Parts: sequence; structure tokens; C-alpha cells
Amino acid sequence: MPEMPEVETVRRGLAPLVESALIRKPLLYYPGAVKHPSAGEFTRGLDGQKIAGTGRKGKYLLFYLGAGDTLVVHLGMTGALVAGFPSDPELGGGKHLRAVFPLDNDCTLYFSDPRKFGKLWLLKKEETLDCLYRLGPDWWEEATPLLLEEKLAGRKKSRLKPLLLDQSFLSGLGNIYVDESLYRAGLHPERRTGTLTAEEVDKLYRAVRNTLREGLDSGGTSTQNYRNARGEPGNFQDKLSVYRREGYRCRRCGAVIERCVVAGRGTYCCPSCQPIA
DNA sequence: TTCGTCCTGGTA
DNA sequence: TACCAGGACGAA
Repeated sequence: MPEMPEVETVRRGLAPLVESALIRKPLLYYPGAVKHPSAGEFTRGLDGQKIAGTGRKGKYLLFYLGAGDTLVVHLGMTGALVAGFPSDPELGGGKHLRAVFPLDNDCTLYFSDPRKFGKLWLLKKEETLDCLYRLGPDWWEEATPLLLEEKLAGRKKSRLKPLLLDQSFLSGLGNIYVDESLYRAGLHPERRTGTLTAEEVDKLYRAVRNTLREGLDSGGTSTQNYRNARGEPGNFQDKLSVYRREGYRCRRCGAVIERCVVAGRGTYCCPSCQPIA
């Protein structure tokens, strides 16, 4: 599932391949992926636009266009944005191909998404996207120990896991990196934030940052469909401590990793390293 | 704050 | 054949 390390890995891979290129006659195989404006306006509006640069906020990928417009892409759970040459039979996503963006540098951008949770927007210069506007500071680009402390002070009754999944709190974390971060911090997913000591808040901050850094260094996590800009999987799944390791031994203490459901999401933790306290 | 919904491939 | 995975959003 694309979270911040996966989305950022895709962005870094795509940037040198797409920057300064012109989009030529995009094709939309699944119009439902376009959330704004209409599918027709989307393809017409992109045609001929130059990709001036790339960006990311939380799990949203941003392509800054020459006219001041922005192409916004959310990969959902299974989306992949792969750049390559049309002659490569491995590319294109097969039957799950949702959109194709041919570029004038002979490269083509393929958007495939088996479960159709991915979304596309084309924003005019003067338009803002509600969901982008509501995003909290990015965990990687903007979070600081002081900021986390301040934000937690306003949410003392929240449970840790649902709060960390809330993109309006701080953005970029999803189910995998929340579970892994809480394990590293030695904190139970259902701990109330108001019960955290200053030392635990600091541990949490460092755990999230270190987990994200390692995820980035490994090129992301590929438990299912995630692929980078060149269609290759990441390696972080081999380094996971708790996620999807139910029944296996904790590498630190030997206790059996448990699975429960928190905030409607499969949640993994070590009952010994992460006491409910 | 929590739950249901969207969606389909993979698994039991 | 039924159910589960889950990011984001809207309803309760």
C-alpha cells in the first residue's frame, strides 16, 4: 500500500523521466478515476501541458504543469505510476490499466490500479483541493519534535493508532508504517495520547522518522501491488518487525506477535514490547 | 469518534 | 463461495 516512502520513491523515480516533457493526448480507460473536473475536461486540459516539476504532500503526488495547473494523483491502495517506453511489454499494467499519459520525450506514464481506489485530479491555477487543504503537516518534510508535542497536546483523549492514521493530524503514514513505528517506540496502538510521558513522545517521533527513513532507503514496502516508477518492487517488507507477522516471534524479545483490529484496520503488535499500560 | 462504503484480487 | 485487505470520505 503506498504510504509516504512508496509515494516519495515513485516521485523521485519519475522526476528525471517526466520533468520538462509535454503530455500528448492522454488516454483514460477508467473515467471513474478522475474526481475533478469531468473526465473529458481532464484529458483535454492535460493535452499539450508541460510537466514543470513534481511534488508530494502526504500520500498525494503532484505534477506542476507549465500553465500553473496541477495534476494530482493518489495511488489509493494498489495504484502504480510507471514510466517507460511503449515497446516494453512488461509496462502498462495489463487489464488494470486506468490511464496513459504519453510524453513527447518518447517516455510514457502508465497509471494502473487493480482495485480502483486511486484518484486523479486536474486543478486549475486558482483551484484548491479540499483533501489537500485539510492535510496536516507532512511527517517527512515538516514534522518536528516540538510540532508533534504541540499537536498531541490538543488530542489528549485520542488513541495512538487512529490518530496517526488521521491525515489531518500529520500526513503520510498508513497502516504499515504506523504499526512498525509504534513497535519501535514500544507503544501500544490503543494507548491514549494523554498518558504519554515527554520521553515517550520523543520516542514516538524518532520511531516514526526512523521507520520512514528506512522505508525510503529500502525503496518502499511491496506486500501486494506496490511498484516504483520503473515497475520494480521495494524491499522494506523483508525488514518489517510486526506488520503481517502474526504468530511469529518478536525479534527483540521472543514473544508471539499478535493481531487485533483497531480503527477497523488489521493491527499488529508485540504484547511484551508494547504493553497496553 | 466510529462505522460503512467504495472496489477487486487473493485466499480460506 | 465467502470474506478479507485498506485510504479517504461522509454519515451517524
